[in-house]
Amino acid sequence: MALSALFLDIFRANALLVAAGDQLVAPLGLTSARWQVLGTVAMAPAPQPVAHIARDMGLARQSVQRLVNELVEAGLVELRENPHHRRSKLVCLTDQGRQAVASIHKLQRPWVDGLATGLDSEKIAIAAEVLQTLRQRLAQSTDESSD
Amino acid sequence: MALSALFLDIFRANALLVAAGDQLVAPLGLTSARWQVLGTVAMAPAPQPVAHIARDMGLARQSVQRLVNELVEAGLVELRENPHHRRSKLVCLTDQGRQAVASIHKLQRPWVDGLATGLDSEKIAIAAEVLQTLRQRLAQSTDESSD
DNA sequence: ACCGATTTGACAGCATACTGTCAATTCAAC
DNA sequence: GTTGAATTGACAGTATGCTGTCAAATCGGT
Repeated sequence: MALSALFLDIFRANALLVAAGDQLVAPLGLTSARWQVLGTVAMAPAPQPVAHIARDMGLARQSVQRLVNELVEAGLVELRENPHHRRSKLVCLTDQGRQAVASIHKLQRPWVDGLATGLDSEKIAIAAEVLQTLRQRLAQSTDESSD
Repeated sequence: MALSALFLDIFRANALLVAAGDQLVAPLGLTSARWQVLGTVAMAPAPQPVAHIARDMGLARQSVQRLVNELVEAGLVELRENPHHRRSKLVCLTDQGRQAVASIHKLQRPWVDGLATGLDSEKIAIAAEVLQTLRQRLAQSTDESSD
């Protein structure tokens, strides 16, 4: 079954991507996971609480919780009072966090460009389509067992 | 950049696949990772030492080492003397291990078939091709930093 | 045969993701 | 308004993967 082989490709690609991401942002004192959280915070149109970010990223709430706590400790994000919920603070970038995001962008672009050269954008689109279909079915079968 | 979006798809597909795999083999007292190791051992034409299995799977030697140790403890594999290397034992399936592999196969087929229905096999091939290209480039840039 | 480089497993430690549980808080139904 | 359900963060524990280091064993060049 060709699909089973694709699964192995996904496993390895995932591992290599995380490792490469770690290397890429290591000079900034970041890791792949924290980079992703920071990016999600930066992309959001408005500050969000932790649980909201987790749903955005498709991760468990507590995984993001720990990463955010660590980013707070590192001074890259800060928690502001949420007028709509006393316990659920809003995650915001600090000045230092904004600088980090900017630095990441400068590193990220040539890296992605290098990986993309020679890759047919149409094929990339097809790959993304296959993965998304897969994700939908897996999310169904996994059901609401997340968090 | 479409490729960046594909990365996120890979991350999520990977997480969902591992979660689904865990659920699939949980009735057998296995996990996704142990299942993969067991499968690699079962597929090998001849018994291999741990380090060889790790290279087969594209994982770090020590990751596989721990999983194999746990599988030994669970009675699914056993370590036999290696005539070519005194310390490096050969990993072999036990009878219980062979039964587990057979049970897994019965579970796996309908699961994969269900995921595959309606997915164009040509698109699957393209997705695999894209991921493999990606993997090659990532492996290059990551260089020999593994293990 | 010897000596250095490599491979291998053992041990220890870290980063990430998951789960389960709990109390505080908010939300919704009535 | 009150009460039960859902959300949220804190805390604790597990599984997987990585790295680094060490000693034993093998391999290779001389």
